[in-house]
Amino acid sequence: MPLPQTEIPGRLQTQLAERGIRMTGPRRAILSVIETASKHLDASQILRKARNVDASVDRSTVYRTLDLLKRQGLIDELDLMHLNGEGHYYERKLGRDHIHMACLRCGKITEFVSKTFEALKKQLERDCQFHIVVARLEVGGYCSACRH
Amino acid sequence: MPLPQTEIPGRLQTQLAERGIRMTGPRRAILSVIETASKHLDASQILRKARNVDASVDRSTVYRTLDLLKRQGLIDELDLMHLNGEGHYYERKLGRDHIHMACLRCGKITEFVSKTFEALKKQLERDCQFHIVVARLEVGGYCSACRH
DNA sequence: TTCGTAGTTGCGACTCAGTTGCAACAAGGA
DNA sequence: TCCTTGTTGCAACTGAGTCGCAACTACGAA
Ligand SMILES: [Mn+2]
Ligand SMILES: [Mn+2]
Ligand SMILES: [Zn+2]
Ligand SMILES: [Zn+2]
Repeated sequence: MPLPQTEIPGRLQTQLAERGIRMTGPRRAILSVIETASKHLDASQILRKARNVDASVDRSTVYRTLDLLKRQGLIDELDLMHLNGEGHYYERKLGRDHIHMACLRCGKITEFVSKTFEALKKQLERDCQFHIVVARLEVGGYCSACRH
Repeated sequence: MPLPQTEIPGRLQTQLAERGIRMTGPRRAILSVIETASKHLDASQILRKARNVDASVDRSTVYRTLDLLKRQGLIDELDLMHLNGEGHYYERKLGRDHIHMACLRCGKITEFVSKTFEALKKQLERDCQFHIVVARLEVGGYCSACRH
């Protein structure tokens, strides 16, 4: 259920370098925050943490870097059922996709990797002639501790 | 692929009445817009159309009614990959869930009903002890006309 | 039918997420 | 070292959604 978190820190920087994308101080700070995050972060949390590394980082730079990483397919954007405001959450995109379940009572986020989900994506690509770039399955409901 | 749109107009009103929820002019206007929509609408589109029925309808009433319908489980909220701004889209919730695919090039939205999706939800409920209230699978990629 | 109450409304002001134009700056190849 | 082009901070902006409030109204009780 928890993500396989066995990547070498600094990998995101490498992936951008391989694509000929410039590296800068603020960018490095933001990437390191995303890379070492232990949970899903929103833009303002990323800003706050990035400022601990490079105090000059601006809000707009965070959004511009998130856009870059989305375009490069290196991060995923999530709603997490908008349990807490209208913002979005971000996480490193690793090998296999996973499903997010958000408990509407306690707010707990559960992640789940499923073979059936992979099969479903294959079915979509085949039956709908659709080339999938990103697939987001987000579920709202009640976790085992909160179900009634 | 297209939604089964064979509901009697006025059904949403009936469903709210059954739950002892008050009916008003503005509310009726908004419900009729949602009920007769042929595509996914955002809040400002719903407002514009509702004003054709009842010119006094306010933006805040649209949001309050959308919240009501979400809480009652009568509509679903979608991102549609935020292809066009940061807003959300709404649609009537009918019997079976469906998947939304958004083409990142032409913007076309394709809907798809899948037995595998139903199986996946059952698997989640069983394996994660999670009681699902709402499940949203949104996919971004390239449709058959745009794939390269 | 009238009445009372609790739910609903429009309004306007507000918050918050995200964007943009711009001038200064700096990465990194030549 | 220089040049080009991409990146940055800043400040002002947009657009989505929220909220407090006073006026209003749906609808059940009397
Ligand atoms: Mn995750
Ligand atoms: Mn969203
Ligand atoms: Zn819970
Ligand atoms: Zn297309």
